[in-house]
Amino acid sequence: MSTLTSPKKEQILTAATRLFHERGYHATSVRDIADAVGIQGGSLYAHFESKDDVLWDIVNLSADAFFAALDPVIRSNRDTNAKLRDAIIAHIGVITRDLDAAAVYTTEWRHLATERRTEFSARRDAYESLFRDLVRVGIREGFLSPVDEAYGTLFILSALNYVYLWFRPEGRMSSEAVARMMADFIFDGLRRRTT
Amino acid sequence: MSTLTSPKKEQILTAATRLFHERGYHATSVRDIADAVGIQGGSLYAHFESKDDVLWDIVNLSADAFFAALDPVIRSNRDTNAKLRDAIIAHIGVITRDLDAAAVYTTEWRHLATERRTEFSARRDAYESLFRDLVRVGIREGFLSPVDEAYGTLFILSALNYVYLWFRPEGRMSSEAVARMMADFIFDGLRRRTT
DNA sequence: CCATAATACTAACAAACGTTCGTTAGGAGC
DNA sequence: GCTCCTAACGAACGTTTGTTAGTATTATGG
Repeated sequence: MSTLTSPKKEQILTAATRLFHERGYHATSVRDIADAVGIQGGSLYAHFESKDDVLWDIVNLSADAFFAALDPVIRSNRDTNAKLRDAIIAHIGVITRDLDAAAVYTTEWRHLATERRTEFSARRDAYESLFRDLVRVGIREGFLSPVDEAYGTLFILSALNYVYLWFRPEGRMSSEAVARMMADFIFDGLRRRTT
Repeated sequence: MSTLTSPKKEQILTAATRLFHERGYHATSVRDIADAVGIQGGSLYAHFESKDDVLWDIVNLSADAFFAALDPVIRSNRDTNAKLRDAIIAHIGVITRDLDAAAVYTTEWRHLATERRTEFSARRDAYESLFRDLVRVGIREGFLSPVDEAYGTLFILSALNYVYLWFRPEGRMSSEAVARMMADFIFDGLRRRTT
């Protein structure tokens, strides 16, 4: 086994990701997904044990991408200021690289079966707390205002997470430009400063 | 007819709003809603013509609340600086007053029937453009940085709209305190300033 | 006190749902 | 040439879905 997923399985995941984003999990039938890859509804069960498994794979692959992007940033030797900015850039990068996956990761995970929803929720919390650690250290080092670290982190992630709603790869702004803009908004706010 | 909605109709809307928030529109059946108010599934159709009508009423009542809260702010004679801050406070107020409704307004409107989804989308755009007008004038008057007004507005509304995810009425922060905090985040950012 | 709505019930509908079934076609490996 | 495996098929399963019909019950107003 040289690949983690067979080509057909990946096709199914890609199609399901798009459909779950467009219509939502419960408004997408197994037959819809199968149609999109040119097979019958029942044939999907040669690759997945259940519809829930498809969603589970999608959101976890997406979570993997977020962790993988953040990890080198946290391990780096840069100062907290730069780390937090890099973390924002990395996070936006994951979102813009696959908008469908980001949307499903952000909104559709709630429709996982109960046990998995709990488990996934913990993964999201773990990711959030990596960001919160950066905020905490940033405050302690005096780089950030002494805000409530939890609410400050939620503010950052709220602003970032919903970039998938309006970002368009063919638009006039690159992923990097968006990331820089968001970082500036978050660190400096919208108020004009008379320097 | 002295009231816009009969008491039972309001009970149904309240229950449906909570269930649509908790489980999502498609994961909530008509029988679920009926159970929550103590009637049979079919009896719901004495009050609504369809399930879609229930969602339609919920999101439009919520939209009404957002417009009603923003209107006096825009009509006031205060300067743009104060207006934008008041708009943020008003917006947060609507969200915290009914978290379920805010959640359905923000996420479940996508499951409206096609025609209504388009119509509702226009209402959301209209609301957003009222905010954008404030941002534009704020920039022109020199109160705000010369950012892209569209992205600046999306930044504000992203940060505000998802307060429903973590705000708890019984928590340690009041709606007003949250609104002040968010306004400070948005205007001044998280970076520490050495005054 | 009766006419007339409004509201509720029960039962049923057709359609769609996720899933399972037995079967089959086509390679791969011995 | 035979077996095994995978992936697909088409049909069916039992359940749930939104909705409707016919009927009963409850309130209301003249």
